[in-house]
Amino acid sequence: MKAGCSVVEKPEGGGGYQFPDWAYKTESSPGSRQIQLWHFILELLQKEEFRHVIAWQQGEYGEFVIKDPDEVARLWGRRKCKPQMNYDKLSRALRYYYNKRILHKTKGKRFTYKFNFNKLVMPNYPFINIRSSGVVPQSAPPVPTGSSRFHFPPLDTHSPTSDVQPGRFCSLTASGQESSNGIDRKVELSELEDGPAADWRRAWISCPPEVPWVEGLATRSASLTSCFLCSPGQGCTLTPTVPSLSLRSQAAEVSFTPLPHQPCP
DNA sequence: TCCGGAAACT
DNA sequence: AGTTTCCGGA
Repeated sequence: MKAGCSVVEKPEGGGGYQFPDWAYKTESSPGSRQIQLWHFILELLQKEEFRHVIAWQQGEYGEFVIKDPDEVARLWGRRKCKPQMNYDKLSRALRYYYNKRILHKTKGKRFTYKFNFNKLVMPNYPFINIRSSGVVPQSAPPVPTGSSRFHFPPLDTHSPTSDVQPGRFCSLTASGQESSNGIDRKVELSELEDGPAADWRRAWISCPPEVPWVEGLATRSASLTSCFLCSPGQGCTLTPTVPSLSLRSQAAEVSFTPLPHQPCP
């Protein structure tokens, strides 16, 4: 990793935390791992302050619009310490995702792309249950309204194998109105339908005591770690990246430590 | 604007 | 491997 340029986060206030090195590594393939573009896109998408720059497209789940291509490129360039970054280059990187099935282009709509949630298990939305057949609904990303609110899937008494009823998947709704029956702070994590869940390292986490009734999933590979705030009748809310929380995996406890901003050389 | 090949870089 | 850089073509 280049000294002085290890994953930097946004200076203009808000979240932005550096996760420990292992968060960017995979046991299977040692070596440092920088944030990937799609992680970054997701990150921007999740933050309200970038709504004017990039935002989820209402209606089509997983679809997002880059409202200000130059700005997104600038932010990406800053994150990767590539001052020469521009939308032309960034979009080339996005195009490489087509074959990987991470993204595809929404034809006809300018600057509009769509995530393939079928293939993607996002750290932010681990409850987007991907099971066998591709019956997965294109789960909705956070809604561009005040606080994005989610509903966990109806308490899944883990059905080992079969059943993949489309209706049973969690639906992330804008309203947050419908009562999601019993809540349930536990979400069953399932494997990716095909291929190894490669990058992902998941673990249950318990968030700090300051935030009661918080429970969710954390992943090691992403730059994002969120907690799910659930309250009965209210559904669940996705918190922004959590500054420091302790990850309890098996018995071990690991702490996330925010690191100071480091400028590009 | 968008696409994808090619080569270079880390 | 995942871009970054550059570019001819549609």
